[in-house]
Amino acid sequence: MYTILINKLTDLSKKSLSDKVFHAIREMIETGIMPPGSKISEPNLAKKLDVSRVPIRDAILKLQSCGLVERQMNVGAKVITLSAAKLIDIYHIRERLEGLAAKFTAEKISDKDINYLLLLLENQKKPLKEKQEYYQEGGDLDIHYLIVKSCNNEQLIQLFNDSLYYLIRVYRFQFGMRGRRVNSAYQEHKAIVNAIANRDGEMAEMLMRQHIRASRKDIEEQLIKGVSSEPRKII
Amino acid sequence: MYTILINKLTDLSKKSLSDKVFHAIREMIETGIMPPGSKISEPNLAKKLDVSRVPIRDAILKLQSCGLVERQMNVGAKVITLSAAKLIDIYHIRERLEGLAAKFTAEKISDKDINYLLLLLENQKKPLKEKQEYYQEGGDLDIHYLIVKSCNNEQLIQLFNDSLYYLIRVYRFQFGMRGRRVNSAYQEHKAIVNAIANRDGEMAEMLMRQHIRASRKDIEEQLIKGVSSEPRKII
DNA sequence: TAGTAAATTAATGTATACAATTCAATAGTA
DNA sequence: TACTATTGAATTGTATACATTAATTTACTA
Repeated sequence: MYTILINKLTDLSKKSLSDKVFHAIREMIETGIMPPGSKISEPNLAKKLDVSRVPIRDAILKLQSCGLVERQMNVGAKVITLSAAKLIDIYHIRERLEGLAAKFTAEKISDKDINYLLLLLENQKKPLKEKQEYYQEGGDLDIHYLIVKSCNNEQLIQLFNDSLYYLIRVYRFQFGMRGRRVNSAYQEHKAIVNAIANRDGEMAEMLMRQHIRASRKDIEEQLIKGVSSEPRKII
Repeated sequence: MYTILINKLTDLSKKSLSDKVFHAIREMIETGIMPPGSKISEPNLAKKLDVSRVPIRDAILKLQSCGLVERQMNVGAKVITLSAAKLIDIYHIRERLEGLAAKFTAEKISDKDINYLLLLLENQKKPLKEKQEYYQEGGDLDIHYLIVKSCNNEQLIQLFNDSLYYLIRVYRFQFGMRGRRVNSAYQEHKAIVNAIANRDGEMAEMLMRQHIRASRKDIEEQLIKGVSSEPRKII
């Protein structure tokens, strides 16, 4: 069994209502059903999801710690607003943290997990060539997520999962950045995975940082051109 | 008014019970009154603090997102256990994130905040010479905290505050690392602040990374010698 | 006596009810 | 008319009560 995937299996266990509500809201935010800035009313949601306010509150608290909602004392919670500036800020953070993750992964990854990463890349080659599409699916299909998850630094994994990953997904979905840099992104991923396969930590970190920096600069260029400086509308 | 300090003043506003309970527990964990691994019983605490279970639960959820407690479904929460490995992991993360913060701060800091940083250093000089003590007090007296807080990258500030800062404080207190490297740490802080004052982002990042790396290596050395590989006992 | 199973206890998860605060709308006054 | 003050509705913060799960203890059997 790929150690990379073990978590996925183990947390199929029963989840609390709070957890289910959390993921329900999270997905509504990610897909734009709950648009940025919109208020999250506890009694409202409680009625809609047919649960009491308690699990709703628990979920909102967790969403806050994930950076997806903002809360104000005695006022309530609302979905965060997205902005190009915040996105750029996040990319700077990602450059450092995922660079570190790539380094650790390269230094400590098992043979089996190397094979899994190579396999994932191979599987992504076909849709890329045929449809010029290179959208990273969520969870374990996302190569960035996989590299972080296998870095063996529990603190870093937790930090990424709890404070960045879902936020990144929201931007990815709402800013609709698929389609750009598909070929170069794939090549860069390939180079990173190769460095990891060679267990070259320094190189993996450097390549990951380059990769994320290139993405950021691409976005910054788009912003200057005035393209998609606002999140795209979801119907 | 120093923009660095504005937050401190603004959040003198009323806090919710949940918030007060959060800080009460946080401090008990930090000081060792609630030792690592100990269970946090909701009804127990509710009685001791004379509030209902609801604010206790809220606080525990926040403590979890701060990385100070671990929760298990239908079982409850307990204080995290500390380990040298985790501490080293955190230092790797800090090296990257605080390096980034130093860079941003250098690039964007105001003249007034530069003066405040210089003043802080000056004030720390006396106790250092007289008592050979260089313990960073909490909050705005901590130079690392200040540099992060003034970096102008809201995402980074939030990440640091919500997911790292309190955890760092726990280790700092419980591992009792004061006294070591006092002179070199002070000199390194001085160099970092100078780079910031010169608005040299690259240099500030490099120096901050060097500084944190040096701390980590010092700890690793101590660990090899078998010194303080376990958290010190608090009576 | 050792080991397993049932039952009891106590904790967490969830629901409901009340209190305090915010926001908006309305009324009153300059 | 414009501005302030007051009142009311609705939401969040907190408390209490119930349901469900986990852990421990006790009892029973091999």
